[in-house]
Amino acid sequence: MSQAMLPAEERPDTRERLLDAAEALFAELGVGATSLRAVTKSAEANLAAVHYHFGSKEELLAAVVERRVRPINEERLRRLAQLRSGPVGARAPRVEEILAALLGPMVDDRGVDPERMRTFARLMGRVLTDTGGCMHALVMQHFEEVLQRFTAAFAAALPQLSAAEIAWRLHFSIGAMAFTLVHSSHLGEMSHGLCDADRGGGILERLIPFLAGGFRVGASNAGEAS
Amino acid sequence: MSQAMLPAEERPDTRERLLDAAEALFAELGVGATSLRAVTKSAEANLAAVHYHFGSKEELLAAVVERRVRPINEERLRRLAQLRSGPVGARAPRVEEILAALLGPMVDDRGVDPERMRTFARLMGRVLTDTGGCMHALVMQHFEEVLQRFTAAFAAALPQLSAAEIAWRLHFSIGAMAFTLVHSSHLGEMSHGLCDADRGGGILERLIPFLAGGFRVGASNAGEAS
DNA sequence: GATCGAATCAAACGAACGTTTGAGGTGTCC
DNA sequence: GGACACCTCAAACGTTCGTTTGATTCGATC
Repeated sequence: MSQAMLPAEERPDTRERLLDAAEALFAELGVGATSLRAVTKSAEANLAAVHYHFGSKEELLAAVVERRVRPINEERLRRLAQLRSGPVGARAPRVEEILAALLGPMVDDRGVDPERMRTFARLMGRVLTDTGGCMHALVMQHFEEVLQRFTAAFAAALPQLSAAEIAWRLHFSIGAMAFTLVHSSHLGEMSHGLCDADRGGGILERLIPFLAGGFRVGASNAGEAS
Repeated sequence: MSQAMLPAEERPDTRERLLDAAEALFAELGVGATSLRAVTKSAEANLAAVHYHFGSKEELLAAVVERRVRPINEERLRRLAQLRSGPVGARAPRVEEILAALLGPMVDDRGVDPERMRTFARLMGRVLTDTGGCMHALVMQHFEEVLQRFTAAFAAALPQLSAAEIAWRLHFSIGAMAFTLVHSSHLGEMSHGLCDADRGGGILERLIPFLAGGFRVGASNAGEAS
């Protein structure tokens, strides 16, 4: 969308076009299966431009990830902080609200083309599940503060659960989210048309209640409904 | 284990050694990042042996996956069938029991070295999340009957849920499982020591109650405990 | 003991990859 | 108008990959 709003004959920098093309191709084919020649061809740039602007393929991937991960994590922390001081008052945030603050920014960041957002979500799912490269360490580094804050929030919302149980369930939640994002474009065929991320409420409207139900198991407020 | 039980000087066929080596390396580094030269060196076989026995790298991967997927899916269906005729009597299986039948065979197949089982579990998680190759289609082909049977079982156990809701939640469950399997060897460091798959109950003792709680959301027997 | 098929081996093939090079273009500042 | 960054470009570099080839070894069969 940001491209379409610009004056007609103006187009983004080579650097920006490389980031956009790499993001799309990495998400579609995977990082390892995407060659720099494919990226530069898609971006209508020279092959050497990647190394001029980024230094290497790995640093290009890091730039692609960082461009989106930083605002997402800031938005996560912002929404979590808002839960404490927001219109809900002084009561502890509900599990669903914490999950929405954690997972929401992955799919509905404002001001960014939704289609581009879904593309990046698939790339994130890919990066999260690819333990081979050094990408996992980079993402986890950015994710560390978020993980810590949300762990504390869940512990406050579910005081009956041990820290280990919280860590496990948070991990399960991220896994369900990442897996769903990676397959978001094949969900329909995989489920014979039953799952459609675009029809009648997105992924989160299905995922958050499910995860909240899992989190509440063994906690005294397990039966809490709404 | 099967290797250690054999007579001392006897060692598996070249074909079997290739499968074992490929399984370990594919799980550790990923399929794309593993070269056939690394596989044949680890298996103490000639580079050309892969193409002699399997035809190509992709067919080697298919053989690696099939060798384990087939027994696992058979075991899944066996356990599910046993739930209907087993000691539990004529009552409908509980959600936890269905989940155990679905996820259990991934981690505790009898007669196979547990360490090798965990290695394969990581490879399966990798294959399930890698939509690029044709591997995903092959696994899904094997998985189709299992998916259908278990969808029906969940629908019987949770008659209040729509077919779409069942499909979504089954997908979330597989995602949480796959993601956890891929990271099973890094769970400790990622959670600052809180998650340890080997200490005090494996993954399933944490995962199954969590997923069962999610499945019960919106069903009338949501409060069922124990 | 000659014959045949299965299996293994070293060596090379062509293609694709990430990366580097050095020349050339373009605008700005003095 | 020369000097200087900044950027782009075609071409090539060296490496690694999956794959193929043709010779060789080995054991069973007749």
